[in-house]
Amino acid sequence: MHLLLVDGSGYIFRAFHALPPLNRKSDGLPVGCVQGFCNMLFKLTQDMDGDDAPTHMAVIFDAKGKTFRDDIYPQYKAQRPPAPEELVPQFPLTRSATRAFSIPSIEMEGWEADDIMATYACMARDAGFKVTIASSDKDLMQLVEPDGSIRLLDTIPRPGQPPLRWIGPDEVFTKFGVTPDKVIDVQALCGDSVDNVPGVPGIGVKTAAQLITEYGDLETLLSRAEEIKQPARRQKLIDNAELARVSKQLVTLEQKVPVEIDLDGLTRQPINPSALFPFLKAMEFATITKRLATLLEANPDDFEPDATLAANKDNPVPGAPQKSTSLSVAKAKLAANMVPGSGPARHAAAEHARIKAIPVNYEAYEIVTTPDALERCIDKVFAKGHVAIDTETTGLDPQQADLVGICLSTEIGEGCYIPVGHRKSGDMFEGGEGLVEGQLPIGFVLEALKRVLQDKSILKIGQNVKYDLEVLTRYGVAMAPIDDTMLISYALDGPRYNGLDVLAEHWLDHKTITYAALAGTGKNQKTFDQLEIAEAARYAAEDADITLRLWHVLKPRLAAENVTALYETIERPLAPVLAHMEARGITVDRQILARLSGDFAQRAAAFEAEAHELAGQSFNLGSPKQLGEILFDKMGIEGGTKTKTGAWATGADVLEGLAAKGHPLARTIVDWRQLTKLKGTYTDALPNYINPRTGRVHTSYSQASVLTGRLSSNDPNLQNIPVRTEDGRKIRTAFVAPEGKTLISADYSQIELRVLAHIADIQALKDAFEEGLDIHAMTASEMFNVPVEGMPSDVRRRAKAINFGIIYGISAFGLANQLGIERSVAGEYIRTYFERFPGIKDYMDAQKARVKADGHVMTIFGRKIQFPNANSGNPSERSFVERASINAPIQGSAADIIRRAMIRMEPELKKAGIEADMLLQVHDELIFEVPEGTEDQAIPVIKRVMEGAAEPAVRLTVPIQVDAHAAKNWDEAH
DNA sequence: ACGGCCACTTA
DNA sequence: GTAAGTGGCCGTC
Repeated sequence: MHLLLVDGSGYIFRAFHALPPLNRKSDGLPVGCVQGFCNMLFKLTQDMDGDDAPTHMAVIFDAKGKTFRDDIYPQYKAQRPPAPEELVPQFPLTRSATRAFSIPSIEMEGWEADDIMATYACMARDAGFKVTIASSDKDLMQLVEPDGSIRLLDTIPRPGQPPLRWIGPDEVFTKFGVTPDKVIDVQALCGDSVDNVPGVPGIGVKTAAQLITEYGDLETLLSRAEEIKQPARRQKLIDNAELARVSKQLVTLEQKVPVEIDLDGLTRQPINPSALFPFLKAMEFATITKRLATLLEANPDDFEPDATLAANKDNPVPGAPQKSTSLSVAKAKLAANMVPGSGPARHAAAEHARIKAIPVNYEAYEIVTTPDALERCIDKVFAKGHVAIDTETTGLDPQQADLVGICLSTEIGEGCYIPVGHRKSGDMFEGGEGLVEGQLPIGFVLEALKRVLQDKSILKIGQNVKYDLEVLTRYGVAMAPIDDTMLISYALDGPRYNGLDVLAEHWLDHKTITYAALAGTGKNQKTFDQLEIAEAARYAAEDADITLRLWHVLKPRLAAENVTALYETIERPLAPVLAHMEARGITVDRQILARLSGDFAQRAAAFEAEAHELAGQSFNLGSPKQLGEILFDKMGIEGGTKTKTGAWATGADVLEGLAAKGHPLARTIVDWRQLTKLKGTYTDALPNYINPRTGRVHTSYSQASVLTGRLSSNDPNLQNIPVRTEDGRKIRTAFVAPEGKTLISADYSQIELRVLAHIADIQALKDAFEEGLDIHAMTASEMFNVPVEGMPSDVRRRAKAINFGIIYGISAFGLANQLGIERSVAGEYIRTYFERFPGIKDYMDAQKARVKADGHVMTIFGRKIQFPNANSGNPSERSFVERASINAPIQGSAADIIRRAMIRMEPELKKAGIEADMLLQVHDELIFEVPEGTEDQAIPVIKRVMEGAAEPAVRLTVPIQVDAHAAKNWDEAH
């Protein structure tokens, strides 16, 4: 793999200075620079062709506007004259040129091209790529690697020198007198007059290199400046230490820019003649058109000049009026806003202030009803490189709802709403007829939008993108790549703020239009297709606009708060995987459930009659209030307790106690409750979830609502299908493989205890797992001095409860409750456990201290779990946080592991040539559907992916074990 | 029609 | 003792 990064901005200025004759096309637009740029780009790709040709490529530009360096040092690059007038209109054209060559063109507001190149170079190097940066900017020399994995390529023609000059460690040494890793220290001292980096006055490259070589690095030098013999030099260093530090910050390239496109997105594409020639012809570049026509064996006459570019609409010539007043307000606010912290943190805070100051204007939103308007909308997206999108549908179920409209927002404050499915009122029964007039045909709109939505170089930003992915997939659109503001927020702040409305209120101080205000509530609530298009447009466009704003506010925080890796490697790639799983669904056998419902109903009725008999009166068994009154008031049973609201407690544990004391009614109620629960929640409810279109049940996974990083499942919840009791398991037999298929269930064995052993570094536990022992029996034997052979089941049961207790942040109170023993005895157990497994107590104390100090704890993959009330004045609340902070890294790390497994599963199965569909996730278990007879090929791959999911990010010090079984239904596979 | 509470289900 | 979601009852709006 070989990544070629081109310093686009460098190329533009070189083209400008190297090509004195001013080229203009027929309408007077200066294009000489664009031409030079095209020639250089083309020549570079030709020169690089060969054995070592780049497999990935991008051109990186400086975006306009401030960067974090302006906040650190306002004079940075301040002496630069503004760009020459004739160059300005050529800037956007060079971006178009890059795209015309089918090369990703990347620029990001707030970052210099050098920072973006540094980020990609490091990403690629870490992924085992070779990297070439086409630039002669000395600021990039800090990136050069001694092993040659990152090199610069200087392509400026210089008389008497070869056309291509590689810059490796030796060349860097020649230039700076130090190895590449010391370049920033040298630059910090000698400064840079071109960029206005101050450095230490009077110190040049030679002296700087000598000092850094002698002292090792800048900080050491500054701390030992007193030792320098030359008095003048010593004084200069002491006086200007701060200036040197600031200079170092200025020249240090940021390697964690939150880039929108991953390395995959930079894969080289063949040149597309239908993109290239319309551009070249619009620019009136005859020579290069001819050369490329020959090379590509294409006929340029087959293509028309690009109308937009030829008409010069989007590239106003200098002097054209500039819009935007709110921007200057925002800029003033930004200047006044001094933010502490690192570069990325300052940048994030500055972006927040800037975005928050831009008011929402509903009048600026546009309704798209003509092909021309749609084209303009799409052109804007291509010019921008990213777009916020929101789809509007007739309902909340992504497997059922119909598309009503799509909204795109490319600029903050703007939004194009494209209605496609609004219906006239009273038209519910007319099927495909009755659309409101004036809407573009849905097929036409989707075909046009596919160009944007399926373009690898255009980032689609949404709020809860999984929903849009599923809807669009049903309409034949495979949207990628994506960013999701909900998931970014989740990576940063956990599930605290989810919905768009909450995020908007919290970050932008903006209250969004509620759907209820638009459509009413209750059974008379209108569906989206029944809304007036104008009303719908305001709502939809606001959502897209707000999503874009939130993206600008939240995305920079990822780098500033060190959760980029978590978001990029876990959250972002998981969303499409979940979309696939939800779309597949699982087959549920109606007949089995119907039979069970009948059985449960009969038996429950018998229990009910028995209960009325025993109580001596008729009452509602489903009412805990009535039951409590009968048991404790009417029958006068002693020892009843009250819940915190003052009602009689009648939970299963209470009733079990009463039954043991000889009250048969209590047992009857327990049995009745269990049966009615199974019937009401499962056998009666599940058939209503069978989708008439697919004949399967499609749950919805929430990726962003669990504190610890687990998924949750709803509508229906397929993560709490019964398994414990015999009756409960019958429900699982209704989850079946269809004709010709088999289900596979693969589950992690004791994943949380293994994770605990790793995190807390408990040697005894690790050894036990290494040897494949029964972990609860081993615990029991350690604690109670009982041999594993012939151990009574009750002893093992107690140890098992203790092991779970440890994971849950044990308390004597809780353990006593669980085991039905005295608090003092439970306390003694815990003390013994801490003695036998040294390290556990340390782990617990460490988490408690961490959460109090930082307000969060962390999983082994860097997921932060926030506890805002860790220092609460309420003691019971504080104890709660302590227990949760002990549990969260364990539960969360296990959750991260299975998330990683899920992300890798589909590509790995595909690579192994196995046809297996991942259907469900139940925290430590994955359910697959495979063609009958392929179980034995699928299972080893599934196990390998799950067992190795932590690597290479984390090398676990315990073995991970996965058990997998195949069968025709879930009960037997489990 | 909505929301709190209690009960039950899972890992 | 950790983390979730759903359904029925019942009071309030």
